[in-house]
Amino acid sequence: MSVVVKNAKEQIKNIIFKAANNAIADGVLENAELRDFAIEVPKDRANGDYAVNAAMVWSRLFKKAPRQIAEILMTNASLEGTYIEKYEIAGPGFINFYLSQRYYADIVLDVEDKKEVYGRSDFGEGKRVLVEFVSANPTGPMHIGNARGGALGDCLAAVMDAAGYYTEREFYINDAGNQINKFALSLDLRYLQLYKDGIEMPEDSYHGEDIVNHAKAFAEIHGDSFVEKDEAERRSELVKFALPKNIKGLEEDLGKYRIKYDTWFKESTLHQNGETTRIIELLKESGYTYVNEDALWFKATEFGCDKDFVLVRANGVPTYVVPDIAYHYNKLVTRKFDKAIDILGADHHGYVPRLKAALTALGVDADRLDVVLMQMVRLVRDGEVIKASKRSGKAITLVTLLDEVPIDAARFFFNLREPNSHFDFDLDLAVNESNSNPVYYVQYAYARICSIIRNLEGEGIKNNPANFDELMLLNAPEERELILHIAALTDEIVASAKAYDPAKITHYVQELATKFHKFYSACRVKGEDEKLTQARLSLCEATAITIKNVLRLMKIDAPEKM
RNA sequence: CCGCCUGUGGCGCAGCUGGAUAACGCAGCAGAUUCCGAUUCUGAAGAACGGAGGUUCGAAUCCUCUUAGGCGGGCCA
Repeated sequence: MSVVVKNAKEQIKNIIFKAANNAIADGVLENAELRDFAIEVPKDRANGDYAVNAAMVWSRLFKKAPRQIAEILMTNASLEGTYIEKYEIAGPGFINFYLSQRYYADIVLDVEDKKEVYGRSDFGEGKRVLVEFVSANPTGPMHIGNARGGALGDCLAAVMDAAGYYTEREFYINDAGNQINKFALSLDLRYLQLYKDGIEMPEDSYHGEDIVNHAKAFAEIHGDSFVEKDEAERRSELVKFALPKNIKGLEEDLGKYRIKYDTWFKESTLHQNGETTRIIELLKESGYTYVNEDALWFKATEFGCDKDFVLVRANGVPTYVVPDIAYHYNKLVTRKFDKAIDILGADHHGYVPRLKAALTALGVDADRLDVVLMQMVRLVRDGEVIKASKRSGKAITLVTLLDEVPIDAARFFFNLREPNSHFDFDLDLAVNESNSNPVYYVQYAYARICSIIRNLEGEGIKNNPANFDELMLLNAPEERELILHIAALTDEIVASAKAYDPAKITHYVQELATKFHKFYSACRVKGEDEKLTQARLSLCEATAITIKNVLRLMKIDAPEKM
């Protein structure tokens, strides 16, 4: 049986707005456009369960002192049928609300009722969102930045989904263009090196070990039969041989990282089905292009960019932006996603306005493209920064990282800070599987709860479904704190989705673990009055469900034993 | 030269749709377990939020300038 828990914050919002409208109707307050206000859990719990700053926000509006407005509001307010037990007007004009015990009991019932869907909402109204992330070049192994992008994008997609968006995950494969030519060149030279002396790798080729291995594998099958063949044919064969292996490798490696995409989108399909040439035509038709020194330019300055940029080079070859524009056009127009979210490294930030400018020229609302820029990750070992460079082949790859660091830890670490902050990944610390790693703190809380439930079951005390009267006994401060935090999950997920910042739920779950540990040390479950034991058992269960639901979003294990 | 991002106690960070004594973790000092897992909890110490102005009844949060660091500004991707 489902319990209807009307969100306490919603109730408070209604109370205040109704009170204001009543006062306006009575002429006690003058008519005015009512701005939204904040309802928050005060830092100091002596200030109630929820604090409202409406009277302060509206003080200029009504031309009265905040405290006076608060008085007027509350004399016009009705608390009938709400969870509000009492209120106080305090400080500069805060209205502090105190919740009745019924609220706490209902929250626990609600969580136990909803179980694995607790925390989900329909905030996103089913809007279609495509989250594109990692999209590493298939010309070599993934690096540490891809590891951050992977954890971030995957978790963000899960958060969007939980917040009520229809969400798909996508990997864009750059299997065309210059870097593929470079890939071909590098493979070619490595292959020739096996049979000839004096072949040097140019500065701008890929120097990684993986290229050498591809060449050797190719040689094992074909021997030297390609050495004397036409260069273009040889390169084409080498790419045909190595590229699918690389793509498969990306898929497998990301799979190990627990990332599964709905779509692997190949750039080459945009060329094959003519979408790139079509985009060039559309851009020309838009009137925002011109020819200068045989190259086709886009008038980006018309859209607020500081420079125009080249679409098609003088030699007739489009620059990389063209397929990118076509790709995003495909997402938003052809496939009709309401939102395209790209997770990109901060080094791409200069390119975002250009892409948006082109989309605008094509008549697409550029606000439908949101780019989450993540700052660079630096790897630190022995207190020293390791320089990550793909070309040198010495960079630490995603695979190496996952060999060193537990996957749970990596995924948690990369979602510990907001995307837009510089992040030093300390390998020594992450490899160190101790309490210095916050993921263990959270997992421990979960394991501890499971242990309690197991323990009591062993003594014949069953974890029965919650019962309202029993839950009314949960009125210790630590119990209320814990429940209040559990109650905040849905809002927290929505906030995380709005801000495109999964780090919010990482912080949330850490705090949840802390509040549980505090409850645990203050309140015993076992050996209390039978009803209280049942109530606390239910609270444990609700906490476990909440922790597990968050960890599931992050695709991190919730171990029953550690 | 221009643009974007960041700068909060020794270190790592939260808070940033402006609001009541700036939260938390680590290092670190003092404590707690005859009892459900000590990878735990309690207490004390430690920062006026890079700097300077400004807006406001009120600013770590908004604006301007400045400074330090990161990243961009190719007919490279």
